[in-house]
Amino acid sequence: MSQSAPIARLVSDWFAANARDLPWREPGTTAWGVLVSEVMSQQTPVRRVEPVWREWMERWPTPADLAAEPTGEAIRAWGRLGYPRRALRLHAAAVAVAGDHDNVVPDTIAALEALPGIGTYTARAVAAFAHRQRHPVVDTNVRRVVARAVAGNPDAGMATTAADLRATETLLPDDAEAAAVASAALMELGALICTARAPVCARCPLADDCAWHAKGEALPEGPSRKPQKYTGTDRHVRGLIMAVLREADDPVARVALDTVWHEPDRRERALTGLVADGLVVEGAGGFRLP
DNA sequence: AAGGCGTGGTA
DNA sequence: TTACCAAGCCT
Repeated sequence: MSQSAPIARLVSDWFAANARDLPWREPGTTAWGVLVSEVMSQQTPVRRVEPVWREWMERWPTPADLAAEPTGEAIRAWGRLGYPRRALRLHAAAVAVAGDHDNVVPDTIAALEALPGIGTYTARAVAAFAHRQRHPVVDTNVRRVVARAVAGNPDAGMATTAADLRATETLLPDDAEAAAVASAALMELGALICTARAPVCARCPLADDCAWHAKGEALPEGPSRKPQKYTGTDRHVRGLIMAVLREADDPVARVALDTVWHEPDRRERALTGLVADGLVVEGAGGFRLP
């Protein structure tokens, strides 16, 4: 492997021939559309995002359209994507863009990161993919690809660090447009080829330039991130409650929620948490979406 | 700064 | 079946 391997070019060429045709990659997608796709894709497989994203874009083509709705509509339209607080924050972001930015999605990292639910990754993704700026866009896929190809490690660390951003920035072409393409390509490579558990090095454009491949492709020993319990946790019960309220046209009485889980303490804790988070409100006839 | 936060698919 | 994983963010 060569020290100055043109990683960006190799991956970008591969991307040109192998990219999935995701709807938000189509020409003419607005910055708002890109932002929504990025938030929906946080911790959620892209396959499940597609239909929901299409519905949202048709229904709320600009931030102001969403901002004009009750937050509960965003939560309901979120469906089963998971982590519904993202819907809440996306609605809040829409309110902020409509109110503070003249309904135009900001194009600076600082302004983007100031929006609810927009962090290090999503801010740079929007700046790069929507505004075609040159920024390192580092998600779990990119971290894994860089960890393997450059550092020769089987996996990256648990969270994105400043060092990850610097390492990735180094790989990007100088040209902003080319850098944006390279970032999308690195993500796609991690999603389709350089996967966590079953990488397909035989079809990888970086195989000849990959430090990890050269060392024999030893798979990571433990989990890449902290294993999460789910069954019987508060999160589980919160999800059960939200599923009921999403389907309900009218407020739901407390007794009607008793059937979702057998332990009263956990039920109560879940419900209280949801109300505290603003995902549920208690009104006259019972509990409902805000 | 470690842990909380949904949901469904795959091996 | 259980365990891990999937375009993170917030506190």
